[in-house]
Amino acid sequence: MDDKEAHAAPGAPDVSAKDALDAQIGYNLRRASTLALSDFAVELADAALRPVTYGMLALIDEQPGIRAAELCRQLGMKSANMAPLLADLEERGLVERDDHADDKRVRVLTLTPAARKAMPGWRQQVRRHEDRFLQRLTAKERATLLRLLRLIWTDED
Amino acid sequence: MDDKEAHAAPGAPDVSAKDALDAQIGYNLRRASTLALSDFAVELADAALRPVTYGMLALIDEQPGIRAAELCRQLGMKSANMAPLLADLEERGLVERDDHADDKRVRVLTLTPAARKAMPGWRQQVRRHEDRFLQRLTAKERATLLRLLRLIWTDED
DNA sequence: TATTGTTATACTCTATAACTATA
DNA sequence: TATAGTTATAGAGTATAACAATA
Repeated sequence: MDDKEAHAAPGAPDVSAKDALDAQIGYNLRRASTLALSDFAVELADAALRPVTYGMLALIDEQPGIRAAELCRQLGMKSANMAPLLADLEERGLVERDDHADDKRVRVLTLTPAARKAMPGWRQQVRRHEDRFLQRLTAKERATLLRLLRLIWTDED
Repeated sequence: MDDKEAHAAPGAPDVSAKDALDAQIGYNLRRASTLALSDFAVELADAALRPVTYGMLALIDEQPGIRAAELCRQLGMKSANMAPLLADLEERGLVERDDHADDKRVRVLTLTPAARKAMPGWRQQVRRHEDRFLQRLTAKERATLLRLLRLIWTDED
């Protein structure tokens, strides 16, 4: 006998091991994500970048000239939440919002030269952050984890 | 040539595949966790339970008589954030906060009979929710994911 | 009519500080 | 002094509704 019920607290109901809170993947996803989030905030504190704003910069860097609506789509954000963040990044001299040539509704996004110059350093900091909170996982386990997480939230594969 | 740079957008900088946003585990953790969170909210909408409040109820159910401070510790919450949630659950007739026999500072937590009766149904709803957002993962993959997530945020193992 | 982007607003979750009561 | 619990408050992140400009 080595299952949950054998070690249950006195007075605890018969909760099958599968139904226990710490056996739920959603719960463990949330705990792991929260830890990663706070570690990210510490590592990128000097750059004043949060996961969301870093994600915006990284994608604009990877796809210069991307439209705001497309950035929202790729990041799973609402444009209502994106707008003030973009305004802030523009104020900080990191992002440029230009008018689209053909469609006057569209805002086209690029990094400023300053942001382009800083980006490699920030990517390195993120690499350090990932190596830290994933230190107990081997390279192979990290690849597996990446694949499984993508199976959860993306439509591809 | 099948790596990131071969398919890079025109004008995009040389971002190694490892540094791309969608190769970051932290980013994918956040996306997967957000999806699970919103799916949870839909499934448990009728019970008016969110992941945090469900977690509190589940642990009190599994460890009747647990102290509030211990519940905070196990869930990684601040007592300042726990207090109003416990007050709300008590108001809704789901949780009882009793004085500890020896230590007058301590509040001892149990589920009300109503909550104990409802709990199996809620656990079943959570099981449905997990089966839904994890539908593309096999049982073996789910077990692997659980193990890897625990490696990230727990000290055990 | 539909799309792009913006503002205003509300809710959840987390964080810190200050406080009371008790050990 | 330290711990348990509470209140107040602020900051992220996400959600909806309403709107203007353009397609």
